[in-house]
Formats: sequence, structure tokens, C-alpha cells
Amino acid sequence: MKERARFAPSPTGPLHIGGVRTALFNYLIAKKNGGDFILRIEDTDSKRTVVGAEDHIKDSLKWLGLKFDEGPIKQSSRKSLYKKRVEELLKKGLAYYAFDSSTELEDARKESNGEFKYNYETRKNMINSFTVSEGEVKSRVDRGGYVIRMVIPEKESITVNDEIRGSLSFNSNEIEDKIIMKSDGMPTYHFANVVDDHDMKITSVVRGEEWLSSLPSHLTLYNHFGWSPPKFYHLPLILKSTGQGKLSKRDAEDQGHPVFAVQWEESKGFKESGYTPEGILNYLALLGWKGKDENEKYSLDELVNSFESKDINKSGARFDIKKAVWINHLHLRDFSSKKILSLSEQANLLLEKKYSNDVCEQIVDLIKERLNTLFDVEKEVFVFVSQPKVYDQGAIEKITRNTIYNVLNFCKLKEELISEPLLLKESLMTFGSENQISFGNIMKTLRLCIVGSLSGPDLFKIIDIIGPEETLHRIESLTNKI
RNA sequence: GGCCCGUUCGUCUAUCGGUUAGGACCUCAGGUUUUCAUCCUGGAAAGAGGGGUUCGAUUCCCCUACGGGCUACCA
Repeated sequence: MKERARFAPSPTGPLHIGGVRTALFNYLIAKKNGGDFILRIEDTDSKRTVVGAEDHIKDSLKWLGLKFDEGPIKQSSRKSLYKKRVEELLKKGLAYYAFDSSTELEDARKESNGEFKYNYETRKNMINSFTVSEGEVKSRVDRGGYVIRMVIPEKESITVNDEIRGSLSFNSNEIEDKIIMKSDGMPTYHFANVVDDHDMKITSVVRGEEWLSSLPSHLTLYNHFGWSPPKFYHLPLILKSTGQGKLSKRDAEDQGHPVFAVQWEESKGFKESGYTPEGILNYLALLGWKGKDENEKYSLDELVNSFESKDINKSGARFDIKKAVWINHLHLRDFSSKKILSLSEQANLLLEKKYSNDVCEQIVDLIKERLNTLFDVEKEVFVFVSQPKVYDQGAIEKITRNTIYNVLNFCKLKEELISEPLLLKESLMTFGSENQISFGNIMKTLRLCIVGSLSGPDLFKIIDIIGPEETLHRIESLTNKI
């Protein structure tokens, strides 16, 4: 049977990194076996639906490159299906009308110190289609304002199987007769989810661990319908990097890293922060999954190949932005210069004004291994397009002004060598040994004058690219400031 | 509180009864380099605690502790 996995977010807010990871694992499980990845929007709670959230979900998946084969299918457009299914259960006596008001239920919970459960026992004392006459049910239903609950059997051990955790069992007495249809006529998550997964022939349900405790209710629903359940994978949660609890927008902001794939309102996403989809997906996969060998760098396709659901971990994992940066670096380093240029608009703009495509790519080749995020491209490329705006004062003092003056003077005298960086290097070495100036200091001086600081790619390559005229110009500039 | 899940270096993890408990990030020291970065070498760093089972437990079982999730007419 063809594998079919769905990512089923609720548009009650932007898609955060935990949701992205769920989407990714769904994708991997589907694609691993050549199956389909489906997007379903679970918008059964109209009150909580947030404008723009659905687009944010789609934009995120698009940026990440997690293409869905079907969807998005919206639950709000399938009301008639749920209605039909509810009636089926009603007819079988496995679901019932319940007329208790929310305030009554609240009171019952309060009075019992939160112990109250709507279950096989308490339902006998509540107002529902088991306790009132048929006629009254009818008239109450006509009046509206009722909900429909599912029957959870009495004193049964419900054993469920999770692909990640193995078999777990629950006592049915602990489980409430969950509401499956709300008074507004919309199904609850639990019901719509099961009905849709069956209807859409989903074979693998991959979702966050927060759903584990509702698995027995879902399974009961499958039993009530006589359907065979899919496989379930409950993914461990992503925890905040320090402190307790799961990762939230607040914590991420406190720690100074994004939580969203793409921007949401004022919050910059990983995209806007210079991360690549490859890097994010790779890092997220590593949060709770580990391949066979010690390799940690994976493209999406490589993940699909290497992924085995049995290698998914059980315990929650803290989000570590430093490792995410490292993984991002690994990908950036291996991208073609052309690709990097296309990803960094600003850098590309700066470079193409001055250089041919070939030279632009040469420049990126020089800086590639220095990149952690896409922002670094612009930073690193700057030296090739403009003379230093400021000079590292500390460095100037360390080298001494006198040395700087001497070295720069020498370069000016050797003007003709500047177009031959390799010859320049040699003559600088000779100059150094003749004048008791260490080659290190000579290089520092020259770098200071070309770059403005003491870091950057190979200096003679920079000189070669910016050309003799610009080099001389920069030498003059620093000389004038010394 | 109740129910369920989990617990190996600071972090992500390997180990599927016998290992000097391995790797990666971070960090520290050294090397390479004209500098920074890359790269290379090396160091520091872990089985929550207590009981069992066993010739032998990080590994299997139980208890405790801690962490997490759920406990809505939210998903």
C-alpha cells in the first residue's frame, strides 16, 4: 500500500519550528517509501483562526522546499462529511447528544476539585440522550445548543501502539466521553482528524507528543467505525534552549534566534536571518533523529534516503542555535558560488556593479568557507567593492605607526609590482628582512590598509581582484590618515 | 492532584549485558596560515539516586527523584 502522510496544522497562529519539524518528519516518512505528502488545514475552530496563518504555513513549506502532493485540504469545507459520520455513530449508539451547558460542566469540575470526568459513570447523571426521553431529546435538539459526545467504553484497557514508543496502555475509565461535535456544528479536532485520516487513506500519522494522551480516544473512534487505524508516530517535543518547557516565541526572542521559518509580523524568520532551508531542515532532522554513520550533513534528498523511523528518539530535545548555525555553515560552504550570489541579493548587487560574473563567482569562492549565515556574504564581500571606512585602531597601535609608514612607502615605491601580487609578496619579504620588520607586521599593515581590520581572505588574492589602481588608492588613504 | 511519556558529557546523540562509554556543537591548548576564518592534532566533559536480576549492568525489572505532555464546546 502506498504510504500517505499528512501534515495537519491548525491555522491558529504562525508555523513555528516545532511544526516545521513535524512537517519534515511527515515528509520524510512519506517520501522514504515513495509515498505522498499531504497538507491539511485543521480549521475547525473558527474563533481561534488567525488571519494570515494559513498563508504563513504555505509560505514556510514553500521556502523550505517541502512540497505537498495534495492539498491544502481545509476541514472547514468538509462539514457534511463529518455530519454524516456523526450520524453513523449516533445510530450505532456510540455517540450521544449532551445538553449540559458549559457552566454546568465547569461547576461540576470545580466542585470535584477538577476530578470530574464526563464518562461511563457520570453520564448517567447528566442531561443527555441516554438520560432523557426521546421526545425531549428531539425538542432539545431542535432548540440547538447541544454537543455530541462519543462513548468511551467502561473498564477496558485500551492498548495503543506508537511506532516510536512501542505499546502503551490506558484505562478507559480515565478517559472522558470526548465531545466530537461542538454546538456550532463543527467537529472537534479529535473527530475531524480521525474521519479525515480515514477518508484520505492516511497510512502514517506523524504528530507532536502532545497528542499521545488523546491516542486512546482516537483509537476508540477507529473501533467505533470499524476502521483499521494507521500507524502513529508521536514526535518528541523541541524544548527551549535554556530553562524549562517547550520552545516558544518568547524564549526564542530572549535567546536572540528565530522560531519561525519565514517572517511573521515583527518576528524575523530563519529565512530573513540568513539561514538556508537546507541548513534548517538538516538541523531539525538531527533534533530527535540520528543516521547510521557519523555524518551530520544532509540535504533533503539525503535525508529521505537515510531516514529510518525507528531511529527517531523518544526524549525531548533542546534547541541549540549554535549547532544550527554550524549546520547552516556546512551547507553554505558547499553551495556553488552562483547559488550563494543568487541567495544574497545585497552582495550580488554590490558586486555586479563592479565585476563580471566570473569575477563575482571568484570572490564568493574566496569567502565561502567563512560564511555562517547569508548575512556574512555581504559583510565579506564588502572589502572587494569599497575601501575601508574605519581602521582597527588597536591594530594600528600594535603595529606602530612608524612601521606602517615605512611599509606603505615601500609599496608606493614598488608601484609596478602591485599588479603582480606574487612578486609583490617576494619583494616585501626581502624588504622586511633588510629593514628588520617582521613579515607578520608587514602583512598586518598591508591588510589593515586594504581591509581595515586584521581578518579576511587571502590578501594577495584580494589585491589581485581589486586591481592595482584601487590598491594604491587604499594605500594612499591610510597613509594620509596616519 | 490524576493519567501517560521520558532521563548518557553544558547541548544534540552512539551504545541494543562484558567498551579505555564513541561522535558532533560549544569550550580549552597546540599546529598550519600574512591575519581572522577554514583545516589538522590534542585536552576537559556523561550513564539522576536507590534497590533488585545476573558471573557481570549505562543497557533488563521495581521504587524514588527530576523533566515533559495531557487533564476545554483549543488544537
